[in-house]
Amino acid sequence: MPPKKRARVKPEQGQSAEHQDSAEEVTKVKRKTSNPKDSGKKSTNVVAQAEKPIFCHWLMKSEPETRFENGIDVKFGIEDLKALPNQTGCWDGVRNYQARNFMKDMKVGQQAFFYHSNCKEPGIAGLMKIVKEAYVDHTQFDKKDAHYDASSKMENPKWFMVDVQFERMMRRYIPLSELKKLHLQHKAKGGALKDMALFTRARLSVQPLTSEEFDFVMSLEDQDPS
DNA sequence: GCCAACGTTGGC
DNA sequence: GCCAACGTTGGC
Repeated sequence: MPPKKRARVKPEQGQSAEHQDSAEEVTKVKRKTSNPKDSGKKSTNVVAQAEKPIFCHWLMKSEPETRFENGIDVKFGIEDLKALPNQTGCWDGVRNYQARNFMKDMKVGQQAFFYHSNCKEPGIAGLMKIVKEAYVDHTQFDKKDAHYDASSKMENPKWFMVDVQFERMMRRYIPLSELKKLHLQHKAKGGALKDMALFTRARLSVQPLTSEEFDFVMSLEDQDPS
């Protein structure tokens, strides 16, 4: 029952467009108040509404090699997605609020990298696209599921998932080691990958990419590994 | 609301 | 298998 980890995907669940707009515990808008000792009067305090950046590209991690969690194999690599009917599955099992919130931001048609984690050679394996926006992740209520969450109630579900469809393999596998090298170079001298979430938010299983990051990674496909 | 203890992620 | 980084929990 520990809140958990990374995603596992299963064949698409029913089509009921669950629109549960959950009470949001996490996202709060940041307001900046002016000097607290300004006794009361100027409520000049305007709001530096740090607008939430709109992301259009994503990276989603899953494990392509067998590993048991609560007695259940959580293996799910890109080949497993490809093998599903319509090459489509739901990205269930995400049990982290930030990752969940990013999934809630996803829109139909957006692209995501399928990232292989916790395996021999971690890296980006292919591309998929979002085919259904966030809806309730039913596995949170399933005691037999690896990601069962006893603390989540049907009336107010905590966890959500999206449906993704396999698009294509990368023309070559882009290993983490190569991305990391580039990230370090870019950090030192500037470049598209200097703030890439894969390194700055290492443990986040669903993460956004800026267009620059996405395009840069895509450009690596046709280059020789550096 | 702070923060120490604990648990997980995931590369190595 | 180790363990650093960091998110979550729970006592106060």
